[in-house]
Amino acid sequence: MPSDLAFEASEACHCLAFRRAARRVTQFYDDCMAASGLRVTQYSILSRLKRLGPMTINQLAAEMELDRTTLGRNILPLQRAGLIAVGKGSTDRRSKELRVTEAGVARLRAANRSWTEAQAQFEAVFGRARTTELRSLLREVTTNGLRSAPAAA
Amino acid sequence: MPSDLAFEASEACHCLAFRRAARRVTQFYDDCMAASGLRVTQYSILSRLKRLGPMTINQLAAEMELDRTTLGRNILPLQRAGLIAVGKGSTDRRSKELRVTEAGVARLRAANRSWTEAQAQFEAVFGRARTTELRSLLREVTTNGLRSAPAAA
DNA sequence: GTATATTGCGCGTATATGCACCCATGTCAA
DNA sequence: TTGACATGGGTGCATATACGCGCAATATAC
Repeated sequence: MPSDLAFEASEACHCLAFRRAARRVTQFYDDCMAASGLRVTQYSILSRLKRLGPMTINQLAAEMELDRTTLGRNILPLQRAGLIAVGKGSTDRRSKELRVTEAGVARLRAANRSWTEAQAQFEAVFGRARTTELRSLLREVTTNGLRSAPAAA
Repeated sequence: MPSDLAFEASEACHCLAFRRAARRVTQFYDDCMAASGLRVTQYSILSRLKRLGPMTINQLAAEMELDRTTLGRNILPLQRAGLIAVGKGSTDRRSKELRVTEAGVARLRAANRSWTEAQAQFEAVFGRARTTELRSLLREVTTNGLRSAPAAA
């Protein structure tokens, strides 16, 4: 069918579909959270660090399934803003211990409201059932293999 | 249920789920396409420009649902590599016409093989049915409103 | 036909992302 | 002990992403 061909030609790439969706959703969440002074990415870092307690960059990066160096750079704005404190590791002198400051906790409390609203609005627009289904699929994508082919012919 | 609470606490954010999935899938595609010398993002630009024919930055950006300035910067590596040529617009002297060069076409031909393989592998791992379902949901996410709240209380 | 509004793009800034490489520290074996 | 290796982290580089600002060219109003 020609319509399928048109789809093939212009929208086939699954990766692009993911990236486009991520862009859109990120913009939506960031818009909703703008007043709180935290982007959704920063909120996620702060939130998780608060929940899991002080830990090193490597640990947090693994936890978030993020590249170590990416996280290292993402914490800089938070550190500058005084929301995260970086101290020396207790046992290993190389490591740095990340900790949410009191200001960080306060900011998190404020941002939490915006985030909850964004999250709720997303579910309202998208529907509870579909959201659940979507999350299930997204989870599988990040869980399932997807190893790159070993230089096939 | 406690397990749901744990999920709530650590993985609730839909936006994060999107971003994580996009990261993973991008890495997979980029790995698969590394030999071709094109990232999946660049491939998408080149591919679409080739298919739609020469056009301005604004047009292509709208087509790709990408910010104008983002696309403007994304084409720089392609331009440096001689895969895209930037000429003056015929009617409007402000506009710039983007065009895929012969080298670009050649590169695209090579990259197409890697991309097809990555795409096929994704579908193999994820399953045809689930892939279709996933794409349907992703499409809705980018299509459906998701307007940011007008500064609610 | 000029004043005004619109539009096409670039640039500065800031963040997000990840690879390759480097240094300092820690560990463990010979 | 010392030398090989492992590990925590930073830096340089390159790209991806988008907002605000400004400039030049076009279109529109009067």
